[in-house]
Order: sequence, then C-alpha cells, then structure tokens
Amino acid sequence: MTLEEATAQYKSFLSKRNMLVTQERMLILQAIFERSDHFSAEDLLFYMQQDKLQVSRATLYRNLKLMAEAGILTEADFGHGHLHYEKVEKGKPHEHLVCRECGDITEVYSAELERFIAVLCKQHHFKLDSFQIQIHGLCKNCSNKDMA
Amino acid sequence: MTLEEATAQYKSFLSKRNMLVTQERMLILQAIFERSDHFSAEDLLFYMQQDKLQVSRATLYRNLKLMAEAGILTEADFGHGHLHYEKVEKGKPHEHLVCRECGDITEVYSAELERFIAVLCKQHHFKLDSFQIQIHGLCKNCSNKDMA
DNA sequence: ATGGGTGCAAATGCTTTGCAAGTAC
DNA sequence: GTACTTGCAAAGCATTTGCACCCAT
Repeated sequence: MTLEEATAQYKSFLSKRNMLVTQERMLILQAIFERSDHFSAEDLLFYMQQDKLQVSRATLYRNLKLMAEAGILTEADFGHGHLHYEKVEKGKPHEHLVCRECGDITEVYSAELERFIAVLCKQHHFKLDSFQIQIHGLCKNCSNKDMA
Repeated sequence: MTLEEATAQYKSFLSKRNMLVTQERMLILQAIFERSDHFSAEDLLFYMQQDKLQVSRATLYRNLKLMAEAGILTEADFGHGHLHYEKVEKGKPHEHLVCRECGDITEVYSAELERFIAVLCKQHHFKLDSFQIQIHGLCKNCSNKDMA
C-alpha cells in the first residue's frame, strides 16, 4: 500500500464515520509511511518529534487505535509491555519469530499454516477476524552468540 | 499434573536455585490447583482473598513469574491489558480462540499445526522456546447472537 | 456555527521495586 | 545467624480520559 492509497482509504473511512480529516491525522499517516518496520506508539512519537512533526502523545495514541480500526495498521502484542503496530500489507505474514535475547522480530509466511488456521476455525464454528502466531526463542544470530 | 507433582517439581526448582519453600509459595500453588481455567494475577488475588488465603499482591506477582520460569505455569498475553496464566499440561494446546465479544478463550489442539511450526523454525534457524497461536474473532455463541 | 479534535495534565490499570521486618534453613 | 522473602507503599510504564480551547466542514 502506498501513502496515496492509504490516505484515500483513511479519508473514506473517516467520512463514513463523520470524522474530520485533520492535519494531525495526515501527519501521522505520513510518518508511518516513512517507516517500514514494526513500531510502538512511543517509537513513533519520538520519531515524529525529531522530525518536528508536532502531534501530542494523546492524539497519537487515539489515532493509532483508529487507524487499526480503519484497516491501515495492525496491532500486535508480543508481551513486551507495549503494543506494536505495522502497516497492513496484502498477503502480509502473520507469523512472528520473536527473539528473547535481542528482541528482534522476524516475519515469516506459510500459506499452509494459514490454511490450517482456517480449517481449525471452521471445525470450531469460530468466525475468524485475524490471527497471529508468535514463536518465541533464539534467533540465528543470538543462538550463535550463545555458543561462543 | 497433580498438585503433588507440581509441588515436587516446584520444590526441586527452588532448591536448585537456593530459594526457600515458603508458606506463601505453597498457598499460591494450592490456590492455582483449585482453579482449572485461565486466570490473571488479579483474578487469583481476589480468589485467594475470598478464601482467606493471605498473600500480598507483590508476593503473588513475584511468584507467578517465578512459577512460569519453573515450568509450572505459562504466561500468555491476549492484548487485554494483563497477562493470563494457566497450568502447564503435557500435550497442552497452544492454540487459543479469543472471542472479541465475550472475551471467552477456547483452547484447541492441532498436532499438524504444531509440526508446521517446528519446520518453520528449522527453516529459519530459529531455536524454538515456545509458541502461541491467537485466533481472534467471534465464538459460536456470539456469532449466533449477532444474527439475532 | 457547531460538533468533532486536540493538547495538557491528571488518572488508570497492571506490574515492579526499595526497604525494613520476618522467616526458612 | 544469615540469606532469602515478604508486605507495604511508592514508583513505573504504557495507555486512557476529562476538559477547555481549537478547527474542519
């Protein structure tokens, strides 16, 4: 998704809800598209302040939640005490390898795995919204370090 | 795992670490075995206070973390603002269906799914500690209610 | 003009921590 | 006796909220 597409999608979402297109909302969207990785609300706040993109903490938190509802971002909790956000991408993997040593998060994709999730839901008459798979352990780098 | 087995395992863990077997630790263990489901620290605190099992909040939090390290409990974060704990059971499923409506958590098991996780890790040279699969959506009951 | 939006600071909720007193070994 | 533990209250951190002022429509 490009910034332009996201902007269009967000504006449409906002107008459907009778919500306003504010400078702050556009600034946040822009800042998110200058980053490509996972980020926390505080990360983005810091980043925006560096860049002199002025938005208050409260507004940022309010809008990250809103953008998740709008389908621009996904929210994920890796048990690090804060939420992670990332841009929604078509065909984005939902599998995360979280390293307990360096905290690094690698995304992986397995179509087969995803097919199984769907089957599992069907079996349990569960209406799937979203899913995430968190795999905790040691990444390649850190397990090499461990041996040294 | 029975209370007796868990007690033995915990005592062995504690002595390996030169930690003491206190009344509080035994009370907490006991309380956990009186419950079968998922619980949060605050749930358990409330429950224990009802039962006149006196343990302070600080001690409870400290010991839940410890019991997770001891392999008696597992910690899971479903993005509800607090951690969930549950007793470790041999062959316990790691898949959770989390209902966005009623908050209910159903555990499901798929050996096939678990096999895929292992393969995925191997492919990425990732040393697996643990994993969890969270599936968010509407449970059978709530999706029926929705239609009404 | 007017209803939603923003910034600020205070509040919240879960969890952690410093410290003095208590207890298992 | 001497660590390790506990309880208390205070601190910490991410996040939310009340409210007066502001701005997009």
